[in-house]
Amino acid sequence: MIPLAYALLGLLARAPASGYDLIREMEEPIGFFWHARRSQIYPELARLEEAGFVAHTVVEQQERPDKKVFAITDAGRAALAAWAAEPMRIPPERDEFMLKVFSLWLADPPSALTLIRSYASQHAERLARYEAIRATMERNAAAGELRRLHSPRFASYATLLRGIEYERGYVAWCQWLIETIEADDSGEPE
Amino acid sequence: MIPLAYALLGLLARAPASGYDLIREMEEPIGFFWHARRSQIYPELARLEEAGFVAHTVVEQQERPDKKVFAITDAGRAALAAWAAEPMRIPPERDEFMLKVFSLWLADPPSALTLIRSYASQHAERLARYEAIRATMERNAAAGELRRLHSPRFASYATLLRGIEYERGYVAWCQWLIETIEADDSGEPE
DNA sequence: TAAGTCATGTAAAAAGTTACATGATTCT
DNA sequence: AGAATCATGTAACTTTTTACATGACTTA
Repeated sequence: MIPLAYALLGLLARAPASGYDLIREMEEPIGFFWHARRSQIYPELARLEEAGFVAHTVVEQQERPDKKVFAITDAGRAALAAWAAEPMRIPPERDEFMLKVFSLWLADPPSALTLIRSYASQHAERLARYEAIRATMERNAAAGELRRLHSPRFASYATLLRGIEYERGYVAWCQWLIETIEADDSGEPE
Repeated sequence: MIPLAYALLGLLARAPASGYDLIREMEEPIGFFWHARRSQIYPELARLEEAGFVAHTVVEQQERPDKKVFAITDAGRAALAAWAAEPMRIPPERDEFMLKVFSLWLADPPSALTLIRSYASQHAERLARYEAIRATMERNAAAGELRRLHSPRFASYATLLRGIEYERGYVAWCQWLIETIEADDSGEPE
């Protein structure tokens, strides 16, 4: 099974949902660390159902299209729990921005600065968004809930803290890069 | 063109190389932020040649198989420089470990700790490796070289510093997670 | 003698993205 | 009147991974 399958199971382990719901949850909160389009989600849900890890019931609605609400099965929950605890190797890193930086010595300083500033501001925006979510979570959490492994909210909170760390680090590094390039008074290439 | 194409151009902009050389350079240093197998590299090189961004000459060798040495063309260098400075949106994040953490509330504390400790030690190992490379780079660099945008070594150094930040952040977060789970004296799920 | 390095590829399968396809209701 | 939301999918294409394929020389 591909990671997407476990992403979907991870959401359904918290609450039943339709494909449409899952697509939105795939943007937030799963989108902070995984991504999929609906053209991948619908077939994957069908595969999970065939494997017996989820089951759906059709919910008829007035004034809205009918929907299929999926729920995780015991087998699905067991498969998810087993996968979650299974140790893993670090997968290959992929950061297209680093690829740009690797060849940025070919660019002139103003273009390089524009690139980096634009990227830094996107990361700063994300950081602000994550911090806001964090504040909300901390406000709404029951006492100790965000410190207990068996709580799904703790799990979400943990991933959010990692996201905050990540964005902070990225922004700080961009800042360093910008300052270094601004301080560079040597000529341009060629 | 896919990012891999620019990864290859980025390497060839520094020095001509054979496909085989590029495969090794794809592990280090590009491997720190991009990844590809040889089955993707050879065809991509052919595509770059067809597009006129690289050109090869066959170098005959005694006691070793002949090799094709690729060099970047002016058109290739121009395409690379343009791409490198082009602003980009943050691409979708993908972190399978976070996906596990998201569902880790289903696991028992000992299994969860084993998972996290294993992952943390892998990141700590990488951090140590990066720090070692950093020390070597700083020792071998000419004065100011690592602070000048137009130097390819500066570009490599910048990506390395980001890698160090990243690994440090990951290790620190793992540590926090481990401590939090160890401090959790509430019961197990179910 | 077995494993590792140098050297270059192809084929098939899986995963992921983009584009196509439809239609009612609700909000601006 | 037009855009957004609810709701579910398929088709075609691109990207990436895994497996197949070969062969000489060097090091342990």
